[in-house]
Amino acid sequence: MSYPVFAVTVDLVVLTVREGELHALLVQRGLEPHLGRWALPGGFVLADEDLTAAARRELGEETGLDGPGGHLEQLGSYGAPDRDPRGRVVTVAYLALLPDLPTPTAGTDAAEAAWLPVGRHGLAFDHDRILADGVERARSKLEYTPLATAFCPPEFTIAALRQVYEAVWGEQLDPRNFHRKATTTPGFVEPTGRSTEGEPGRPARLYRRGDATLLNPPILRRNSSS
Amino acid sequence: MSYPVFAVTVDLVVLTVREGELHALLVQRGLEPHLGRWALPGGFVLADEDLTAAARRELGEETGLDGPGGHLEQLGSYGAPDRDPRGRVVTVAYLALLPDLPTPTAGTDAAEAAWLPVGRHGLAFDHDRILADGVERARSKLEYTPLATAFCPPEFTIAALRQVYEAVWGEQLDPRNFHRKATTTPGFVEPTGRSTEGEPGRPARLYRRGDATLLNPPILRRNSSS
DNA sequence: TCGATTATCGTCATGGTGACGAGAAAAAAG
DNA sequence: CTTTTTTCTCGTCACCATGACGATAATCGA
Repeated sequence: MSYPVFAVTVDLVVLTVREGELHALLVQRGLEPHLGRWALPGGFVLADEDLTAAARRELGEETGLDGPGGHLEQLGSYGAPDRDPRGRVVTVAYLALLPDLPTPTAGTDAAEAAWLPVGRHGLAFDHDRILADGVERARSKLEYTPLATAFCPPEFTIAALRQVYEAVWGEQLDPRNFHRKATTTPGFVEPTGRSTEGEPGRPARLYRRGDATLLNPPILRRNSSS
Repeated sequence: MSYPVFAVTVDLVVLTVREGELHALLVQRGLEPHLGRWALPGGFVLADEDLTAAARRELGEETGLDGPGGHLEQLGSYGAPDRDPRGRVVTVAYLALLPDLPTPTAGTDAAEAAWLPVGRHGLAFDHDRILADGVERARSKLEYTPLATAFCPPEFTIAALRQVYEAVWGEQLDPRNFHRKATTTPGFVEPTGRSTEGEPGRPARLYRRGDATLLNPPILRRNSSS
């Protein structure tokens, strides 16, 4: 039996929240094609490597670590025949959510890496589409899963968690109602007993992520009119 | 630059509701490897073919048509190095939801095709896992999207729609409360003006799918403890 | 000491939801 | 033809989650 031959890559949509805004990790390409243009970090899957392992490896190469507090899931695959001028390349995209580590990051076959606010970039290949899909996935998953905690360090305040929602959704939330929802939704967050110090205003209690994998009831945004 | 070489396939999780139970379309393999075992329908992606086009083509080959009323979406990709003894094969799985067409179906490189109730089959390759992922995706999407209508013919009753939920979730729903939810959730269903005839009991009004892509508010199941 | 700032708790009206009753409209049974 | 059965459709009611917002607590900076 004969069948067509493909190359398979993984591309990463790595998101974090910096200064109240959603940022994506992008690299400036150091090779043709699209030399010099911004693109999602990624690379070829090795000969004896699982897809998820390849994604984790690339994430490690680009960020230094995905440590605890992060999240990695498959986003989807993209395989239009003309998406890569080098030939038939199918890419499996992964979505990573990370706390705002002070990691400026540096790539291997990339000239430069940077956190850029999500918006209208002219990325290489079909990466604009992949990034948009990743952002939409993140927005949606914040409603039904405790994944917002993946953007936070191991211990965080309710206000920090709320600012994640506000940054990802681009929408203001009432601090008092959000506090009630976050603390009463079973398995979302657990108090650690500690509190913040040295910040302006009343000290806030610190929480860690709970053991729930699904939020019930969910935290719905107003205009989920997608 | 050198990189590993892959074959890429599409595999289909085709679901329908028959006699109040969720069924999957399976084929008996007519080729090695796993000759004679049940498997998901699928095949190789052609040299100049988009992934979605390949999925649609396979769906047409196996079912005769996916016509109106159906739904097709990408489910995910599976690429463990040892998942296919022939070599490095990455498969892109698609999820299809179809009304219960009286299509017994027949395959091309498959000995036989049949609708089997979802459950514990010993499918070929990693297809047990893919099928389970597809069923879970369907269960989840019924909550937040009007996708239950994809299991129904163009015109359907509220009771038929409710039976879809009951079959997919494996859970009984109160007919009166479900009727209220389905008819008041904006964009879910639209009355056609016609009614059923010849069925036992009071005639039921017929509806068609509305134009909403997301249900707001969602229809939540009780034990979403996944 | 005194605002400014932020966290946390409470109150209240509204609306969605589950649990159920009751009538409407047909087929099936007698 | 009348009665029973079946299923659809509309109402009612209590409860609870939620949005809007007031009030208090606890810290920092002036």
